[in-house]
Amino acid sequence: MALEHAILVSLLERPGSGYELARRFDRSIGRFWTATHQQIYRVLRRMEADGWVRAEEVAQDGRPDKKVYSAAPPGREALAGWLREPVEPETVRHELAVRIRAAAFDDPAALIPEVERHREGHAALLARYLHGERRDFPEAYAPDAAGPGRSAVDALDAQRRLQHVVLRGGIEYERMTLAWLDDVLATLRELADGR
Amino acid sequence: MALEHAILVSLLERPGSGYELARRFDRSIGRFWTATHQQIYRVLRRMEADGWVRAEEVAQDGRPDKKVYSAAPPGREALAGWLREPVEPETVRHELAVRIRAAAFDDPAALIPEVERHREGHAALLARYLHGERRDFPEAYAPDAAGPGRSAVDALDAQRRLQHVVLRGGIEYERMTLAWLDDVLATLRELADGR
DNA sequence: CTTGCCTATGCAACTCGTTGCATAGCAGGA
DNA sequence: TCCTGCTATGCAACGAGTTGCATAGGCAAG
Repeated sequence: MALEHAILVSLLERPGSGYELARRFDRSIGRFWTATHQQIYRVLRRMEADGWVRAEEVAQDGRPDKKVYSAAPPGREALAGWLREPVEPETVRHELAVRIRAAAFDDPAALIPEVERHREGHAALLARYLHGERRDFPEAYAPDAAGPGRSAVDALDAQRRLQHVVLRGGIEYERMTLAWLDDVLATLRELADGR
Repeated sequence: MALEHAILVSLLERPGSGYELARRFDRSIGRFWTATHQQIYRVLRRMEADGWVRAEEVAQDGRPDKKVYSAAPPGREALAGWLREPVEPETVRHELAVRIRAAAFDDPAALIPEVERHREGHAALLARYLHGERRDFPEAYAPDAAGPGRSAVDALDAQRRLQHVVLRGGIEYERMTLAWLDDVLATLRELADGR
C-alpha cells in the first residue's frame, strides 16, 4: 500500500487538511495516484495514531474548523525506508485494451465514438500538462540563459527537478497515448470499412 | 468492473478452465488486466449462474478433472452492451512516480538501483513483445509482399488485427517508459553529484 | 524415498477502496 | 426565498481483490 506514502510526500511538499489533500489528489497528484476523501481521512487517522503525521486543529470563521496535518519525523523515516524497498510490479488495469480486443466479437465500429472521446480527454490533459510545464518550469524553455554552471543542488531545487521529471513522464505518456489511439482509430475504421 | 469482460474476451478467443485462464492472466492478458486464480474462480461461478458462460466437466487421467468454460450467447450480448457504455476514466496507481517525488526528501541516489532494476524489467518486456510480434504478426514486417488489395475483412482477421494494435500499444508504452526512465536516471545522478 | 513442483479447485479471513448518506454553516444566484 | 454549491469531517455498508491454507494425485530430481 502506497497511499500513506503518497500522502506523506504531499504533506512534505506542503502541510494541509484532509479536505485539501483530497483536492490535491483530484488534481496534480491524482494523475499518478487516486484516492477519495473517505480513504484519505481514514488513512490520516491511522497515520496520526502511528505518529507519522501531526495534526493541528485550526479554527476558521465562516467555515468549519479543520485539522491541518504535517509530516512528523517518524513519517520521514518511514518514507526513507520505503524508498529502499523493491518496487512491486504495478497491477495494470487497462480497460480500453480489453474493449479493443472485445470489439473483434462485436461491431468494431461501435467502439469508435468511445475511443474518440477517450482521445479528446488525453489531448486535453496533454494541453494542461504543457501549460503547467510552461508556468512552473519556464527555465526549461530558455536553457543556457544564465549558463549551466556546476552549481550545488539545494533541497528546493531537487524537489522541483524531480517534480519536473515526473511531469515530463506524464507528457510523454500522453503523447504516446495519442499516437496509439490514432493507430487504434485507423484500425477500427479499416475494419468497419472492410465489412 | 471489467474482470467479467476480460474473461469473456479470453474465452471467446479460446475456451478454457479456470486454471488455464489464471495462467493466461499471468501472461499475455495480464499485461493489461491482472487477476489471481481465486478471483477468476469466483467470477466464473457467478458468470455461470448468470448464464454468461457454460461449463463442461472434463475428466483427465493423471491429473484432476477440470471444468472447461466457454462463452454463451448471453455473455456475448453482455459484452456487446458493455462496448457501448462509456469508458470510465482509469484509476492510476503509478508507484514509481510517488517514489521519485519522495526522493526529494531523502537521498535521491538511494532510488537509483531500484529505477535501474525497473528499467531492466521494462527492457525485458519490450524484447518479449517484439519477439511475440515477429512470431505472431510476421506480415507486418513484410508489407506489400502479396499486394495490399481491398479484400474483405473476415472475423479472424479482425481478431488478429485488434490483438496486434493492442500489442503495438504495449510496445510503444515500453519504448516510452524506457526513454523516460533514462531521463529519470540522468536527473537522479545529477542530483546525487551536486551534493 | 522423500522433497518439491505442477495441475486443478476451493474456503475463509482479511485489507483496500468505493458509494451513499449525514451534518452544518456560509455564499451566491434564480 | 429557495436552491445549489462549497468547505470540512465522518459513519456504515458494500464490493473488489489479496493472502493463507487445504485437498489430492502425479511427476521428476536429488
